[in-house]
Amino acid sequence: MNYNFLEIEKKWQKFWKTNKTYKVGFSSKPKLYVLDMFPYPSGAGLHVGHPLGYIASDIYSRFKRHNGFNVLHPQGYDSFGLPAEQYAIKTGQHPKKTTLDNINMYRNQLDRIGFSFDWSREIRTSDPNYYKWTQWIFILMFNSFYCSIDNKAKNIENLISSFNKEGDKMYRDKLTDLGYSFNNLEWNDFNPKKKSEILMNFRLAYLTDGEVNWCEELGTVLANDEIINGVSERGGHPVTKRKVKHWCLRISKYSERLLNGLDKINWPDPLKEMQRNWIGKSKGVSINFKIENSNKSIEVFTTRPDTIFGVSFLTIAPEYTDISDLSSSENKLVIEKYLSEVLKKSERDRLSDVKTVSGVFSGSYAIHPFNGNKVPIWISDYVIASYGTGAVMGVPAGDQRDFDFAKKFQIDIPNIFKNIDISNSAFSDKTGFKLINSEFLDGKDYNESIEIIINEIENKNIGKSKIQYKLRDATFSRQRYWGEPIPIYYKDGIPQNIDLDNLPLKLPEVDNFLPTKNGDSPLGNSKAWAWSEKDKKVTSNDKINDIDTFPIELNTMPGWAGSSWYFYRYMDPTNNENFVSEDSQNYWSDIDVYFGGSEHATGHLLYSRFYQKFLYDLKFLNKDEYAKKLVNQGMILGNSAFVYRKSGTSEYLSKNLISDIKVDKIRIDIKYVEGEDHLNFDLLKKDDKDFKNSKFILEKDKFLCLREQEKMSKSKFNVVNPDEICNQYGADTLRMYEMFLGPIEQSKPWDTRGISGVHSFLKKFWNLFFKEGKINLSSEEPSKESLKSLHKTIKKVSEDIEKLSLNTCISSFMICINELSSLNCNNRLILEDLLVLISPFAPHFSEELWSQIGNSKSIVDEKYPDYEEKYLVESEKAYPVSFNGKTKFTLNLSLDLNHQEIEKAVLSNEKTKSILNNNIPKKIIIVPGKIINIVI
RNA sequence: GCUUCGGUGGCGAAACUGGUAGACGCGCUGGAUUCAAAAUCCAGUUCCUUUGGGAGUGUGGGUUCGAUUCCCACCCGAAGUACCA
Repeated sequence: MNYNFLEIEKKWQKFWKTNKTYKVGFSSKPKLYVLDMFPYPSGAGLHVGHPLGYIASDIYSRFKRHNGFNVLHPQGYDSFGLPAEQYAIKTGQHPKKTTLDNINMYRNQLDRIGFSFDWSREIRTSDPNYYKWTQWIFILMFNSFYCSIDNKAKNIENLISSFNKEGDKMYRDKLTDLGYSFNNLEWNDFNPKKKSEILMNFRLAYLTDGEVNWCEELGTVLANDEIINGVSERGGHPVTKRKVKHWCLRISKYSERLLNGLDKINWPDPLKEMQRNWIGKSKGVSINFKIENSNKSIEVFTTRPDTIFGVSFLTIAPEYTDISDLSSSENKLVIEKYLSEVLKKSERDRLSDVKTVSGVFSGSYAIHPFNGNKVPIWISDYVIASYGTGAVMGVPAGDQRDFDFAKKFQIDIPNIFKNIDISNSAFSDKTGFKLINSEFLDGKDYNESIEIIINEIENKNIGKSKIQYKLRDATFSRQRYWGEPIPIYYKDGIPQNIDLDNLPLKLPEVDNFLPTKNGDSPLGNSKAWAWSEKDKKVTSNDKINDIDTFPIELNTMPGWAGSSWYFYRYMDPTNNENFVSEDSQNYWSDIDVYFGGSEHATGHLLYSRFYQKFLYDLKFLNKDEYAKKLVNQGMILGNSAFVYRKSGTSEYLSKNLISDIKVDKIRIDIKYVEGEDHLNFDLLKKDDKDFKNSKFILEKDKFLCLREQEKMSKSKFNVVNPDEICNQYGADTLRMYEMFLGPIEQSKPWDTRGISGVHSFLKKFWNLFFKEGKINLSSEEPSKESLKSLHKTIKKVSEDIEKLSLNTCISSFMICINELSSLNCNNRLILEDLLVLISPFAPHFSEELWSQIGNSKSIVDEKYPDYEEKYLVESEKAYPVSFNGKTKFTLNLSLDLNHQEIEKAVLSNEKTKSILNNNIPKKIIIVPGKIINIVI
């Protein structure tokens, strides 16, 4: 019988579906939660890169199930998002419909690969029964503040009652900075609007003013990555800044805990490092500089207070609030010109143009707090308003940016480092210097001076130690249609949340998915988007004039709102009373292994940790990290650059022939001699620098370019569809081949040529069971060799799956089957164990043979075989005999021999004698069971 | 610039805590089978070589009886981040 994978795979996929083989529930077995990052169902469908992580997690899940675990292995869809909406704008189709179509397509593709997902737990973030809870969490955040005393989130009622009882006492510093000061009586007298305004500074989900990128032509707000060189990526239209009220999440309050939590989770170090950098903790000092002839001062933040005597200027950001107070009248015009130039530039421009030093003198001076010098105050865009205090002290001797700035504007560069030349560049090391020209710090190094100066600053009461984080609060509003509505309405301008009982607040129907003419989000196009307080439901807009009907927030939530907590919903996907029941949470607890790409390091993987900690603070969750272990699978790269031969000519065309989308035609003049498999690229036109230094290899009708291997994506025309592979070789071959490509976390190129090796391995395995088309197994006692081969494989595979070294598992299987083939092994006991062993990798294949050899139950719950040491014991070892570390020959010796006996045996060997050539060895190193090394 | 991860045959890659470098697969070469092809099977395949050997894991040093593995310096590539004071 032939290995008819198409038939077999269809049969077992159907079997699993009808028998609900992969449905899990509570059980007395130990639980294991294995999760993949859920996909965004795009119109392009899956390519062979997508399932890489899913296959690995599936193998791991099935392996653990064989080992007696109750494995939760769910899947769902991150189905809100921009592409669906853009497609809707283009074609007029409702995103709901296109999303559903895409989900169905994805499901078909996924089903063909034979995953053990429990689809009864499927979730979709765009489903109102799901996003009800996404909205619910937002409301919790809106009604919470971060208590700096207990260092955790609490209900805002606690803060209100503190204001009621003792006024601003609890947060006096913060409130004073914000310009508020009140006692309890005054608080009670404040009108609701003022109260709301004050509380807004504490809520974890809060409304604030901020700039967004607005593209008039497209009538939409654009994200930073949709703008290139100050114009829109699509169409090249100008983009301006617009101040808009929007929602933010106060994630910055969790900076320290997000940082510390990394130490207790088993996530890849590079990814943790990325999160640490992103959070960007730095310890420093804030220092006040008095402004000359003014009672105001400028507060700067520095991590190098030891260099304070090197200050020769201060710089403030162009957005600095008190800028007009500082501008002297004669400088006003120049300053205004500079500011308008800078503020006109897009943020992207400002950030990308790092090399140009620009700035303008404000006309004012500050007083150095220690030596009393007059220090000019400059304005420059190299200072960022939103970091630190928006002002820095310029120490040209110790900071390269300050140095460049001082050089350009001919500001003093006082040297404060003994015997260090700073004529060409600043000296920014923290070691290897002693201070000079620094009064009481003279002769001190970094560690000594930093301690002294911080004390001094705090004693003089001109500043204090401060910890600064780069992590900013997360903007939460999106001027989009296809996202979760923000469950807020505005009563006399005061934001009110919709009651939890009245969720979900469903996305309204609109007749146009574009933003409205005045720049409001597409929800503004809805005719029924008002909240009736009396009826507690959404109602028609024309009722807004009624006394108890109010406008609803028009923005929607960002993509990561739904994905920040989804892993809990799988535990209890249909619960209508709770986002997850206590029982479910207690049983499934947290994710044991989470598979996904590292591109989410500072997005999803950070936001979800923040959500976790927030829900933990409010005691809705009982852990403060949600995933014990994270595995980043690498990308599968495609060959992007093809050169196609134009039939009948010696002309070659690149890329564009693969797609109907017009790409710039690159015509390459090359010399190609019939019969050669390489192209000579010396003859390339000089402007084809894309293909310079490339090597091309002929494959079928196209040349593969060996230089350009990049991420698979539809826009690069380099996708390989898994369906094609399933049709040609079967899902089991696809699964094994993807694992065989290399280590899971590594990026690797896709090369279809290699797939035949894995496929013929499966055929070879299959053939062991048959003789003349019929199952033919022997029930005799297995031979010693076959048992050894089997148990060697059991040991290696079990260990390697646990380490997720799946590529080496496939190698071991191949070695084993090669050995059994040459032994002509058809022993039932051996082959049965092997079927179970390989079933996580090739589930259809094993189910089929398992049933053909007479088993009636599915193989998925069979106990994974244990290896027995006794079959692996060796009596002899082929010792490598080296001379000065170079192996010359091997020598078979019994493992029973002791040190002296080995030495004797080696020295009496003829080969040893001839290599020694009568020299006496200086030393003989013998590691029993390993090596023999003779030093001459 | 900074942070992190990599660099091993023609290619994807193995090598456990330092102990026979290149397992396994692809590709290639030769052979068997076949009218022929596919499929399958067998042998070979790091490089150089005067067939004795010699060199070899990005480069240069170091530690060691012994280094792909540990240490130092450098080169190259990928990813992330970037006037973060």
